[in-house]
Amino acid sequence: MNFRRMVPREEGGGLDNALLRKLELFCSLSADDRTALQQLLEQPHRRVTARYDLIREGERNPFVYFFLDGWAARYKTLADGRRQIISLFLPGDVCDAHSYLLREMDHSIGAITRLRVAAVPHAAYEELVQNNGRLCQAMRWQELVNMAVQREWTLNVGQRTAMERIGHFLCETFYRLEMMGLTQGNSCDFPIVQNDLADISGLTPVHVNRTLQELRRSGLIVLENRRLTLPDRKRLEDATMFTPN
Amino acid sequence: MNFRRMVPREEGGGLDNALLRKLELFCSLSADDRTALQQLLEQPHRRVTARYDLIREGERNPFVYFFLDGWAARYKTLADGRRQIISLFLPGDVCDAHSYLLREMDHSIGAITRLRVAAVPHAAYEELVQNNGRLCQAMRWQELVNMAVQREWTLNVGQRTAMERIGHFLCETFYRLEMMGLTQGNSCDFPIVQNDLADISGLTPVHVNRTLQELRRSGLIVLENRRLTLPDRKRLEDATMFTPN
DNA sequence: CGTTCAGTTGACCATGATCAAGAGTGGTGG
DNA sequence: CCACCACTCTTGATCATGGTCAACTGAACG
Repeated sequence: MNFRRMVPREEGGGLDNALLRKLELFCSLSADDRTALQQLLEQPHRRVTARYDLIREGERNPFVYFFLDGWAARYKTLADGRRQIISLFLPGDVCDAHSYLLREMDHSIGAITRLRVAAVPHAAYEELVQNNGRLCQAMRWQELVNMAVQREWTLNVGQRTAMERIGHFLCETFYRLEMMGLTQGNSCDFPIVQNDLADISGLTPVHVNRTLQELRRSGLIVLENRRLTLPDRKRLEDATMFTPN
Repeated sequence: MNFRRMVPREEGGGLDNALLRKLELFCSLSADDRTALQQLLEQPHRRVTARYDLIREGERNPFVYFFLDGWAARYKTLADGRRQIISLFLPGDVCDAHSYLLREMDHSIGAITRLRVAAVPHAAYEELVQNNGRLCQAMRWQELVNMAVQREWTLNVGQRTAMERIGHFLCETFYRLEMMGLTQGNSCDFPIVQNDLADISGLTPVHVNRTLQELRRSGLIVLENRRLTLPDRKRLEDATMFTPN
């Protein structure tokens, strides 16, 4: 169940539009912007199999990662094995563009599902944003959004009850997937297992299980076969004090 | 006890070197760099009295704030009044340099003590870093450090026990103060009350009180009259799994 | 088939929450 | 100058949310 170390495999090809879709929510990009970004993403892609790490705490990170496909988690562990998932990466996300300034990673990133990422060398990334103010702003904007989500998570584990935490997380994730066009009506693929949910919410797997059952009993969620449905989104959002931001 | 709204008061003058001291930990700055930064900080300073807000959730933020003197907290509240302190600002800290890209604040910043900040318009800040690569990198670096601290806090409230949470926070804060030259030997000023500690750690004030007593009984801390002493820092760091990063 | 992993259930326990009250301190206004 | 108020810290009694331990089911997979 733990994340395992793996040897990287390199591949070529592939193309991404989830990211473009997201950035366009912030400002409209020119055809040039789009081409520049797509060229950047034509770096050899890296694939990581589910449950293996993309990068580990203590390593140096020479890349900016663009998540093209699959789900990943940024997590930290304590010496005795307690693990906290700090944030989630969905298709279209980008991770710490400036991490080259730090000596080493203070956390790990593990694949939750099969993962496809574009590993862009920092120099190439810097060159792109240097020469393109709008793209630079768009990237900054999405970093700010990430930071806001991070703050929300701190609030989540710090103040909310078990039901609120899990419910809020489900709302947030559904919302993010929706922005990326990865939902179908009021349902979406949801590859996260109860053990992951425990590490996300700071609860034990057993209690996550009971809480999910309660959410199901109240008719707020349907979650089975790795598929999540929110039959009454408004009610769930109210119950968990969720607001998009 | 809550943070109150206040009308801003403007003042001039003043000069800061805690920030310079911090940035120099990352890279050495030229005399020009230092002058440029100091000029920037000669913006009219804003003073906020203890327990009032510097800025509130929902407002637009046209400034980059440089914290010159006093302690402040970034916090979020839930509809029913539960409050979580998300991060702490100490002298020498800078807050979200790019927040002008967001429509409105998703959180508030409140003064814990009497506060003195330089409110630098975003345009002036952008101009400085545009023309100064080294300073730009140094500022980015300290943003990354902030983000790492933020992640640590999420881990803190998510996984650690009451004693670990509070002890870890004390270690971290002492460490940060030390870097700014604000400690004297193994002690420092510590204006945070137990109520604040509760909002920081996600515990109730009552339980914070009992936990502090336990820390005192174990000889790990001395905390009285707004002054904190760590008689055996190594032991406290071990007990709370603290590592500087 | 046997193994592994995810989900589930039950019994019991502990950490931390809640409620309530009191002590000490400092500031303010009558 | 004194009375009062607000705030912080403290303590006790009781409660509840969520943790721990252990066992079992069913599906997936080689």
